[in-house]
Amino acid sequence: MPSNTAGPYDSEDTVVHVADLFRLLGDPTRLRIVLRCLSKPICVGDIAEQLGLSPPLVSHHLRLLKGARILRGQRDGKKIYYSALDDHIRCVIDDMVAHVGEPLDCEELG
Amino acid sequence: MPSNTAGPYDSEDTVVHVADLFRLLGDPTRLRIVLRCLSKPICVGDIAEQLGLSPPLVSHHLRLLKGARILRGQRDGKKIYYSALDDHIRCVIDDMVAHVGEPLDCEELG
DNA sequence: CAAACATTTAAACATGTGTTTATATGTTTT
DNA sequence: AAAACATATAAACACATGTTTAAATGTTTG
Repeated sequence: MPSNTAGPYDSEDTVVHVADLFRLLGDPTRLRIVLRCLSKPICVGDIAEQLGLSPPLVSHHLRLLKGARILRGQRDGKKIYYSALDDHIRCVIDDMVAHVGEPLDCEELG
Repeated sequence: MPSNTAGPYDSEDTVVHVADLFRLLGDPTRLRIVLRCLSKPICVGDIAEQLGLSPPLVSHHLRLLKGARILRGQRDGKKIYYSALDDHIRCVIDDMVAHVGEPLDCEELG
């Protein structure tokens, strides 16, 4: 337990860790990549093609997202399929979208 | 109207907007400031003192957070008390902390 | 084994942004 | 109205980071 008068989240390690996850979701390109991985596993080439990005750029972002335990990748042949590590990321994004309050038909994201 | 075959969150405006909110929570100092405002309204000077930051720096971050409608400020005398704009931010942060709090047993990463 | 495909790595480049410092605005009290 | 306090603004600086380009690694197929 922290010894200061801080709230529940103020452990220095936790704050830095949580901020790091938010920061990773805070880049539009990277967020788009994450969104593509939420509904179903998808390989690097398909992400690149669908988003109009170069494979190296997508791979670079995927590496960061995998390192932060936001996404996971499993190889199938020569392709590597990326998907959400767990459901928390989905909840976080859903809550944030709710905060934004912009019209969305979230049908595929259950 | 999006003209591509994108998923539910891929409206360009929404993605950029959501990413912007995540980016703001992605700085440790700024996240600490937000956390101080979640439990109860708190004024700039108190935040600065409790976190060991300069008032101008705190004010600068608060301005960004207020502009993004993450926090709101209401004046009482010469002090301005900042608090969360709504509960979505609380949910987002709670979910992310839950994500961090995972024991991380599942090391089966590609 | 070699060729073709999918992904990764590394370095260079450009840009964005958090922090500091100094100054200004606004509010209350005397 | 002036002084003291609380917060906000602006510019300069230092650092972090997203993107591009080129080369390398790993996997399957002929």
